[in-house]
Amino acid sequence: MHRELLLLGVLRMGHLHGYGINEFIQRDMAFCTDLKKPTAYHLLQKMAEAGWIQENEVQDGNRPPRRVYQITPEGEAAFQRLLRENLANHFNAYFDGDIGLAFVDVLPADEALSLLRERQDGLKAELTMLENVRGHTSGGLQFILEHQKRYLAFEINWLDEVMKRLLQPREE
Amino acid sequence: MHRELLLLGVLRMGHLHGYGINEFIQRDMAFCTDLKKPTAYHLLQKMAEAGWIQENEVQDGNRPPRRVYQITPEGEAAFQRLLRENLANHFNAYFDGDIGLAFVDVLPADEALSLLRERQDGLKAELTMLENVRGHTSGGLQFILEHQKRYLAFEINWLDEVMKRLLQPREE
DNA sequence: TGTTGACTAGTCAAGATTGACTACTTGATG
DNA sequence: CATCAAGTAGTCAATCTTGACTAGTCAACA
Repeated sequence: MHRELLLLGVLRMGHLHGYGINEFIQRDMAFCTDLKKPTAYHLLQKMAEAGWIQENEVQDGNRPPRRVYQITPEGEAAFQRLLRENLANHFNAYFDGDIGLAFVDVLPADEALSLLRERQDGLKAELTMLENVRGHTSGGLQFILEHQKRYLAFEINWLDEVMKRLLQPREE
Repeated sequence: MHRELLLLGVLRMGHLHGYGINEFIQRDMAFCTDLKKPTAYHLLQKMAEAGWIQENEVQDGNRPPRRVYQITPEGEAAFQRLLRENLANHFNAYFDGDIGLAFVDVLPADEALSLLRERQDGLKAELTMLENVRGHTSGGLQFILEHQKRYLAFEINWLDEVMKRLLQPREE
């Protein structure tokens, strides 16, 4: 239900129509989700059916009409419930990069090393980008940016360790 | 294509029929994927259609017949390509727990703190479990276990930081 | 020998997700 | 004014993913 929580949370902040919600998510919350537009529309519709949000058509000048959404009391209750549940629980993280690592022995050590260095360079570039992000230091979003930066540093560091071990002769 | 890489890699190790492949993934690779049985069957079928693997029915005594899979040369080539691609690239990690964090301001600080402490306790329990895992120190799987343990420690540490900041009065 | 519980092997319908697409508006430029 | 790019708003078919289910085997025990 993380995606529902996200959408309800964004709606609560006042971004009210599908397009605007998506804009916000893509621009300001890209660090914590990869929710895409059609998925968002799908979930909004589902939540409307569930009574968590109310849907209104709004005509704005000559523009195509927008569906504007508003949280209902039931939606707010659901938001609070989901938020508490999310904060209290931890969620397994799976790292797609680990799958390759599981079979790294298949390649000659020197090739593996150069591929992993390439991965590490990508991570470093990403980190540099995040460090140059300014703005939206508002509340919780700041936490997420900080979390991502620390995570990237962690991964860069971990790869150093992996490469060191690949260099050492197999010992038991 | 991470899941394909995973399946090809497992097949290469000699786990040849659907059920056995799933057993292995659930038992020994639970730390790096949440691939489920029906998904695995689906992907095996797709890869068979693509010519990456060959499918044979095998009758074993009175047992229901098994579909036994074997990598083809094209499959091996695909494996090598996917492996190199996976090792050289980095993949954005999204943390579901961050979504709650984004809205943590909604709750009173003391409640947020106690919820996050609950989350942290869960992480600590998980870490303790991993630390007691013995066996299958074979090659790459060892890396993954180690990565997970370090990641959990990282998260536990990060939550300490978050809780400290929630306690401090908002400063600018 | 009948029954029970665990193991083996896989299927299926339902739901989630997304790449690619449509269609309209607005503003700027030549 | 015609055209072109960018912005706005959303849809759809195809694909991916999985919870729940079927159906057989085997071993052990009463």
